[in-house]
Amino acid sequence: MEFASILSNIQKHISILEVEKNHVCSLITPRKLSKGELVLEQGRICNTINFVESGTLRAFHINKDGKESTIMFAIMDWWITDMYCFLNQRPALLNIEALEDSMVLQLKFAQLESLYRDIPKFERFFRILMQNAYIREQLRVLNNISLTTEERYLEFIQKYPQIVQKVSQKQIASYLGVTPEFLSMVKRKKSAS
Amino acid sequence: MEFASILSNIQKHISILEVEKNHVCSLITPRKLSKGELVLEQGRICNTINFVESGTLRAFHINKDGKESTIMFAIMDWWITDMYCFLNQRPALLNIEALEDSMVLQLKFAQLESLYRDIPKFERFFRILMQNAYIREQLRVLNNISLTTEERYLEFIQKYPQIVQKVSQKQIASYLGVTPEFLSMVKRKKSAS
DNA sequence: CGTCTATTTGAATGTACTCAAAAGCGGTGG
DNA sequence: CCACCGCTTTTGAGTACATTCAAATAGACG
Repeated sequence: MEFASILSNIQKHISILEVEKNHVCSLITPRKLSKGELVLEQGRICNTINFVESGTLRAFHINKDGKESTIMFAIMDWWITDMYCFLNQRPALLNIEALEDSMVLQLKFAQLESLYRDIPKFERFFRILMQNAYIREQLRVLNNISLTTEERYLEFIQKYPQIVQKVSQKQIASYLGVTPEFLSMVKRKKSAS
Repeated sequence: MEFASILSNIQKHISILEVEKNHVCSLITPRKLSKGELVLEQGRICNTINFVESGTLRAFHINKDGKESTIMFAIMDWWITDMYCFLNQRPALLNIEALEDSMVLQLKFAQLESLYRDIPKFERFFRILMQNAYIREQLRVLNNISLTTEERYLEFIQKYPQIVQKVSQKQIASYLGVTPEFLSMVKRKKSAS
C-alpha cells in the first residue's frame, strides 16, 4: 500500500477503516528532500506538517547574532513542523532542514482541518500525538533546569541512539544549549574518568 | 451554574449542549486546598487532572540532593497535573502544591476516558489543550537553550505578570533553573543599568 | 515579640563561553 | 588516487557567568 508508513503510525493509536485509509492518503503530498534542503525557512509561513518516511530532519532557530539552537530532530516515523506557526499560519520561527536525503509526507493546514471534520477520530490521534509531545518537552525542560551538561548529554545519547548516529556533535551541542567546544571538553573529561 | 468557570474554559474551544454541561459537571470533584497543601506528592500515583478555579498552584520536582525545580505554575483558568504519570497511572515525578488557599476541580483518569467515549468532541478540546501546552513548553526549551538568565527572567515577568505577584523570587529562580542568590544579583545589576 | 524563611551581599570556586589555532575528516575535482 | 578545500572537532588560554557557602538584613506569620 502506498504511504504504508504513515498509516502504520496512525494505527498505533487509532483504528481506521480501509475507506478512511484511502481518504487520508488522498490528502498526502510526498516530498523528496536532498541533504541540506530546507522544508521550512524562518520567516516564511509554515504550511505543512511533515511525517518522516525516511531520512533525518532537524528543526532549529537562528537568533539575531546568528547563533543556532536546535529544537528537535526527527527520524523515521516522527512528525515535525513549527507547530505554533503551522496552527496559526504565521511566519515560522524555525528552520527545518534535511540532514540527509529524506522523504516526508506532508499535510497542509486546511487538509488537517478537513480531516478533523470528516473523520473525527483524527482528533483523538492528534490529541495523543500532542500529549506525547507535551510530555516530552516538559521532561526536557526539567532536564534543562536540573541536570548538568554531562548528565543531559548522557541522557540524550541513551534516549536517542538512532539520532546520535545521524547528527554532528555541533548539532547535539546546539540541542543541549552549549557550545561545541564545551561539549567536546565534557566528553574528554568523561572518558578520562 | 455550578462549575461555571470550567464550563467557560471548555467553551473557549468547543461548544457544548446543556445536557453535556450537566454530564461534565457530574464527573467533577471540587477540592479545597489550604496554603501549603499538596494535591500530588512525588512517588504517589497521580489520579487526577486539576482545573484551577481559584488560587495558585506550583508543580515541582525534588531531585536526590533535595534541589527543587519548578516545572510550572497554574493560576485561575489553568489545568495542571503530572501529565505523564496521570496518563500512565504511574508514581508521580512531581509535587503539586497550593501556594495560597485554592479551589481545584478534579477529573479522575477513568472519568476523562469516559468523557472521551461519551462526548467525542472532548477529544478535540483536550487536543487543543495539549497542543497549546506543547507549543508553550517548546518555546520554553528554546528560551532555556538560547537566552541569558536575565533575558529569561524579563520574559517571564512580562509573560506572566499575574503569577509574579503570587510567587516568591526563590520559586521563580527554580523555574528559571538558577539559584535564588544568582537571580537576586541579576536583578540588582539590571536595576543598576 | 520572636521565629522562620526569603532576600541580599560578598568572597571563593567551578562551570561555560570566546577566541584562536591545530588536527581530523569527508567530499570534490583534477 | 591523490590533493585540496571546507567544515567539524579538539585543545588551550583568558574571561564571564553561575554556584556554594556564610553572614547580614528584611519580611511574613503566629
